[in-house]
Amino acid sequence: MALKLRKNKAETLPPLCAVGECMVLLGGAWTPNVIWYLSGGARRFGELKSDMPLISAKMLSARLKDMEEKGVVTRTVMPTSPPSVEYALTELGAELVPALKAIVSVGQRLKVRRAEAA
Amino acid sequence: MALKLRKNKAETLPPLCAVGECMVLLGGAWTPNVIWYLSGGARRFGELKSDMPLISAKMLSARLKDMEEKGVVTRTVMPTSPPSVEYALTELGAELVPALKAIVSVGQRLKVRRAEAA
DNA sequence: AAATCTAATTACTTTATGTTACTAAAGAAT
DNA sequence: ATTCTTTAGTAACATAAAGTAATTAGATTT
Repeated sequence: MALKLRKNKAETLPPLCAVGECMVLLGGAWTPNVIWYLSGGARRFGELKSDMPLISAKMLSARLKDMEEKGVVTRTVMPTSPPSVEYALTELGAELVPALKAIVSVGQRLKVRRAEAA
Repeated sequence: MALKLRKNKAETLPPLCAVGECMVLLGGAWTPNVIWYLSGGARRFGELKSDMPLISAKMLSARLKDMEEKGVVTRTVMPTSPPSVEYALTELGAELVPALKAIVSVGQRLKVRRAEAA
């Protein structure tokens, strides 16, 4: 067998790829946006809906339910009428915010870059 | 019309939500992983495939094509036989790495946390 | 000549996401 | 008393993305 000049494992990278660990919580359509808007404090269903005009009620509902199951957000029904429901980040959810901030800051640079290119 | 005690816009958050700008490039199944493995230097199709044992050839191929179209990676056919194809991050692709690092570091903390909980 | 290697592609299935319309319950308006 | 409005959804349906398995093609190797 000939010598392989090229490494066949990415040994210079951190031992385990933990991307997946985080992407499970961050993945799924609209999830980053929901976390983003909740990072400013608790918000109600309808408020989140108007923060993201393009999301459908179904998707927002599905995403919030997922996130609740994963322990990223809490859901609190307020005793108003009609009843309103408040969502907030859990401690776990809050841990995702720094990663999201990094994503946003790259996003902003990309935006600037595109504006300059035009 | 009654006074609204609750802000109906998330005004305390940064003016524009740039998450989407970045998620377009980072979104899609396996994309973060591909960027991660390319962040250590150029790699061939088969190498990426074995870096990510669970990805199918079809998905890897599709994702790399997407990423090439979006200007995140370059594709170079090497004049070997059988021909091998080398992929590398572009400058734009490299800009995504810091965000990814933030994601990985959160991922690692989540992993540790789970290990402690068990 | 048959098997192997690399980098795919094709056909098909399953899961995820998106659209539109509708519901339930309470209070306010007519 | 009946209709309208608001909040937080759900149900039925349509499309897009992702996953599986088998196949391709050219150049070695056996």
